[in-house]
Amino acid sequence: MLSNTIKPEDWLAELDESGLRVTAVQEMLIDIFAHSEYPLSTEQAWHVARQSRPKTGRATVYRMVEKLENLGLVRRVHGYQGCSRFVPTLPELMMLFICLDCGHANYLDSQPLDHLIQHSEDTSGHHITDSQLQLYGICATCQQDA
Amino acid sequence: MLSNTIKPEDWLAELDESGLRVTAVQEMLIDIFAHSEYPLSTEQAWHVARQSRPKTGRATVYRMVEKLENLGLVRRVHGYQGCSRFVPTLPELMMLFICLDCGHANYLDSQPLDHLIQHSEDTSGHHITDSQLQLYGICATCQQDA
DNA sequence: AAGTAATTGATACATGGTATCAATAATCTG
DNA sequence: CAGATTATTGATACCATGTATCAATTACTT
Repeated sequence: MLSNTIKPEDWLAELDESGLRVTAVQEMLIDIFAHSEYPLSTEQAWHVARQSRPKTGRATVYRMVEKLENLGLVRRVHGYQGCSRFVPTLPELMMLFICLDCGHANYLDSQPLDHLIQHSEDTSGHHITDSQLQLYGICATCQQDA
Repeated sequence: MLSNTIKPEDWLAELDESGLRVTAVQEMLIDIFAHSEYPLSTEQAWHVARQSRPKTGRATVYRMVEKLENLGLVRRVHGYQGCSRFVPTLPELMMLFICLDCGHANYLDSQPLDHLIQHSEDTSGHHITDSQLQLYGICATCQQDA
């Protein structure tokens, strides 16, 4: 599980409030994403799902990941082995660090980003409604192992 | 052409220095990207290319865009109509703003980002080697038109 | 100008993701 | 709780984007 993520129970509550049905497949997929140490592609999530539930359909998983993304419960990881992997979202922490060595994804405190956005709005005149920041490098652990 | 980009001549020089041959197709493609107001997908670039040079092959354009990306001459735009559009790169200015209304892409001064990265390195212990920040919203012009 | 090596274009192919639709499972209604 | 209703599921076929192959072409070298 990622260092600090929301709990599967909370995800289910979110899903429930969104008017969508909460099914066994959904619970399973939420669990899969919530407990993964690494960003997962939809294809990977499908393979994991089939281990415990072999008849799970591919399209179902694709649909579910899309829903989770639209609800903001998972977030797409850009620029790490393509752009088709996802990590659970933390509502408040928006800066994602990805270790290019071990692949772990890690949220960092986003307060500096908030300041940056504020500053950019002030100096550019643009109205900024959304942002997407990713940092890449070598995590503290991998630096020690090297 | 994007508000402030490097000139096609400079791109050709870069290509030349990289040991790659500089061909007519390359010149054409560099020109297409350098003069586009909007992020272009490879497919779009191919269509544009065929207008002035109908027998241009699809694979050629894909290969060339990949080279340009590897050389850092174009940069992938994430999260705006997928992740398969490109804009010319400015070496010093790394923060990209995209207007969700008119689609214009615009580089902003990246100095605040440099500070943010420095701060994140200091507090997290990770060694940050690369970053990718995009801001989305409504540009100053579109705000006036609304 | 001839030889060598990279680039090109056409085609076929692979991959990732989507549309369709009958079957199933979940909710609603009485 | 039984039946009606609606959303979800899984299988299949499909499409789009991008890649591998390879003969033909183009650009450099000498």
